[in-house]
Amino acid sequence: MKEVRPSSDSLIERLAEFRYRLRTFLQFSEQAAHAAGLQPQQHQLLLQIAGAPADALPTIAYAAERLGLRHNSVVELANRSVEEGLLERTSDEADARRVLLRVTSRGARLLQKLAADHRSELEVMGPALIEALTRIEHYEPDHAPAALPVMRTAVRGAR
Amino acid sequence: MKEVRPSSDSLIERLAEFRYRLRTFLQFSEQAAHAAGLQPQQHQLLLQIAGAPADALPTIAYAAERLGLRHNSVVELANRSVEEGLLERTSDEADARRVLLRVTSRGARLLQKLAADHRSELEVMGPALIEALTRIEHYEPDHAPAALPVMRTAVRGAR
DNA sequence: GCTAATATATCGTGATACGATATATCCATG
DNA sequence: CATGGATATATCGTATCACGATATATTAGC
Repeated sequence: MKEVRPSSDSLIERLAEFRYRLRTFLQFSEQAAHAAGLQPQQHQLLLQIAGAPADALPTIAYAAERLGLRHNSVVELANRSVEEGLLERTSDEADARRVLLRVTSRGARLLQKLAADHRSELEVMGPALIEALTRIEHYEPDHAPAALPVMRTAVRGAR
Repeated sequence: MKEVRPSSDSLIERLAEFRYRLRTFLQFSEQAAHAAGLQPQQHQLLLQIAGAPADALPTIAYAAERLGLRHNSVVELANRSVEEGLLERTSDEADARRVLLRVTSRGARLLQKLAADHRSELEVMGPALIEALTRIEHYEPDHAPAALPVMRTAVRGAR
């Protein structure tokens, strides 16, 4: 009579596995960016600018928030991207402090290709990612080696 | 008669949203590491060492593969971590070239706390992450803004 | 109009991952 | 059981890039 014993790996093991999967994806992404002739950060900047929802202004500050960077870092990143013809600066007419970023057609072409590649890659790795994540959420602090009567009730330690 | 039109945002928008969610999680993680007195990379190193499955040797090379870093980067990362009493080096008796890494009890304590924090955080952000990911997988290239003759055939550029 | 707040830009610095290279150990083959 | 090649880790100099601190420009509040 086999107990449920939801597999004997620890929470830390599961977290490690999840991070490994994440990193694998991120590395795919960086490599794809490089293959397209972009720095990974440039790719991300283009993505967030081109992928900004209609109700958001594609400003430096917006990109910074989306990329988790400080404003000045985005300024520099945008500089490099403009120099390489991936991005354009326009000043906002409504508020001249703002700089609106726009992806050039060259940038858009590269981005489009990268998007397709990412989509198909995520179709492949997505499930494993989700499973790793789900296994974290399903973790129950069970793991006393073998003998302990499985006397568990609820999800201790959930928030 | 409403068409299925699986919501009108573009693939790029969805990818942008997914990356934003990912980054949000990663930033939570970095911040949590810092709050525990660790560099995020150290946290990741400890996690992969402590979270190595039983059948894997926790060597420099193993950590490098799991972290997506080069060997030498891990050597340096391990150095710093050893200096701070988070990690120990042991040489493998079976193969003296190898260095086995072990998390100290101090490291383990910090890691344990971080693991709990990550778990509860993932319980919160996990669903949104999964949804963003699923929306990428569900994307159907529908989005010709009305007029353009959609003359696309296959998933050009897929792997 | 003047002060505070917001948005972007500039500049110097530091951390860290990397390539190239070196050293140590193991292994295969004769 | 010596030797060449492969594997594992270590060292060192370098470059990138995000950052803090600071500056400048524009807008907003009163």
